Amino acid sequence: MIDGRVRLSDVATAAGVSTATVSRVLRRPDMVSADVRQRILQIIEELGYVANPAARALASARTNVIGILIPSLTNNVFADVLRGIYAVAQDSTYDVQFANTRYSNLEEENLLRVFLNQKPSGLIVTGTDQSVASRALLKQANCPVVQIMETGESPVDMMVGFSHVKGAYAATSHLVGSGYRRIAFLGARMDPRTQRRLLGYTEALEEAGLFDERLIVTTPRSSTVTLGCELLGLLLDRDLGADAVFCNNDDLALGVLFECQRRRIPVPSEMGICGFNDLEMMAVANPSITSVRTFRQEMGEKAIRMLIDRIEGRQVENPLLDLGFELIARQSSQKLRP
Amino acid sequence: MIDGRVRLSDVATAAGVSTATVSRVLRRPDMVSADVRQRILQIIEELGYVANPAARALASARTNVIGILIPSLTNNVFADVLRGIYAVAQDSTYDVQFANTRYSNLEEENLLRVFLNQKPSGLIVTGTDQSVASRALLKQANCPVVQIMETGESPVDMMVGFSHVKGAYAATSHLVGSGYRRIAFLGARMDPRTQRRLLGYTEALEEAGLFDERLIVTTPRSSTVTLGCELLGLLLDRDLGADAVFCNNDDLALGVLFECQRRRIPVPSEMGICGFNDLEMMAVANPSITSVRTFRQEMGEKAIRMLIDRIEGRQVENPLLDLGFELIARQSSQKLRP
DNA sequence: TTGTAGGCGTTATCAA
DNA sequence: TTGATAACGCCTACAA
Repeated sequence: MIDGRVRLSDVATAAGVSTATVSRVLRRPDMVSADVRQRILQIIEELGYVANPAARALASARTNVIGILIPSLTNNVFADVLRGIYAVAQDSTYDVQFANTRYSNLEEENLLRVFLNQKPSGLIVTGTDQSVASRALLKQANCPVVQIMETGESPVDMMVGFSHVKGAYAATSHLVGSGYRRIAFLGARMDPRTQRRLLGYTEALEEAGLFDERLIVTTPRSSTVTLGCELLGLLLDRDLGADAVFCNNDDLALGVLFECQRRRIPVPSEMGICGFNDLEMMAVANPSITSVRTFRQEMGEKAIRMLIDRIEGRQVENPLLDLGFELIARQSSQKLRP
Repeated sequence: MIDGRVRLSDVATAAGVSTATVSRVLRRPDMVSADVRQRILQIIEELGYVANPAARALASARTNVIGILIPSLTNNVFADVLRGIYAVAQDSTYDVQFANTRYSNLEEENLLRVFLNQKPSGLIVTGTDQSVASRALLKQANCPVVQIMETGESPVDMMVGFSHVKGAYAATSHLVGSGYRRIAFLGARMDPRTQRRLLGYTEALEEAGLFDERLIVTTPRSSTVTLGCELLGLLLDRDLGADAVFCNNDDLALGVLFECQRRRIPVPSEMGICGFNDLEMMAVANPSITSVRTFRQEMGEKAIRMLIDRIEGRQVENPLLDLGFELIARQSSQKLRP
């Protein structure tokens, strides 16, 4: 024991066994007789022994780290996913470690190299639009990988998400079905998933013969409630007779609602609103706001569960999981009296 | 070189020098002659050598990890702090690693042990209410420590935050000054900082001779917009003639606004509202919502800057930093016509 | 300025 | 079931 740090060998000495036995108690308890195991566990407790992860990693040539690559920390959506991941990880033996790609494929690639160098037990990455090099790195990584947030063809390994195209299509179709005719699209930070939502919107309106590209208002800025107000302003300035907006996400939708109130535009009669993700506040806004519910926390939970199952050699029932979505129709899209 | 992994010794061999020299090039470049250094760097590049962090940590008995302990991942407030931390860390040589104490002193203690075992370069912990054992661990830790979120006496080491008591006092006094007389307190998840806000509220009202403890509505549940609606309902059920609410945070405040609208209670004339933190959406709500602005991202930035300065042996100008707050008066608290 | 060599704490292979 | 004893890859006195 050096400067308060208890080592494996200290435990061994105290227990009168070899370090190998103590190590086994920790890693393959079944290989140690019950009484010895008992005694050692007790001593570990008493001494407050905690394994040195560096030594462990060096000796075993692997870590119990599960690396997570997400594009943003501040986005509500990823916060929820992380919550799901953490909820599961906290009761496991794995350490979750995450890094922020800031929506950059290049940063993702670099971070991937850093992670891979630690020989992680598993990896979770966001989306399906990795760079060619990143995909190659992921394929080579001799650990399981889960791509989250989307569904799609040619997965690197496993996948859990939903179709943004279909979600947006459903939302837009709902607005059409509610009687709106001049349906705009408001989009912030046009990442791949936002692009796909725009695609779903476009498909739905073209099918309905209502598409007008001038009704699309986007910005590279990241989405906020304030931005929702501004984008609605831009849309109205175009004077195209918009009577509904499908928003990229709920922050924008809330901003649109506030701005409509400020401009005394009645919602939903003169302006329909639909968001995306169904954040908690959508249900209690006044009027309540229609949105496409997504299962973000569940996505995180599933992703890490799949990973752990695979790491531990269990069969993963469905390695390409589509969690779907659910359109939650509320007051903000009821043009016609119910 | 084993299975594609390039080791330090491979670089040394290729360069015709000892491993010590290569190691020096990486850690103390100034100790190596320019030409040798040049050559080694080139070879490192060619071979794609990346140091094994586990081996490095084991040999040097320290890591470049900065550990962060926060009580919640989902809370907006901490998300902002993390953003600040990340913004600085990303351009440094330090790896940020964080863990979630879930508002439990016991979990904090355990996580602290885990972190300390990795011999981190520095530590950031939340608040000033650590358990006795945790404080002892932090004192012993031979790395710098920053406590964030609050100011207070008897810091473990460094500190950056603000006074929740004063913030709440200012908010409540503002409501008093605006002409409200029956000012309620709505509080969710009564963590230490929330408790202190309640204290500030109480002080302000007692000074004004307006304190009535029946106007305090709290819940252990964590705060959401929906909860704001519910708590207002509970308050109104008590039928105490409340004419304003000071909310624990902005989520609650927004919920209160929505609920007032739903019940056709005019804000601010019949009901004043003040939140805490000044989230972005407060400014664009309709009516806009008064709040106490706090400097969350800045807090994260300062905290990690202080840490890095100390780690690298630089002088920290002000190790006990009070970032203050700012009362942002908006429409929701203007009882009297301006 | 460079090299030698011991050690960091754990795991894992072989024997016993 | 348990124990010796090499690795694991890098760092860092100490020496040259």
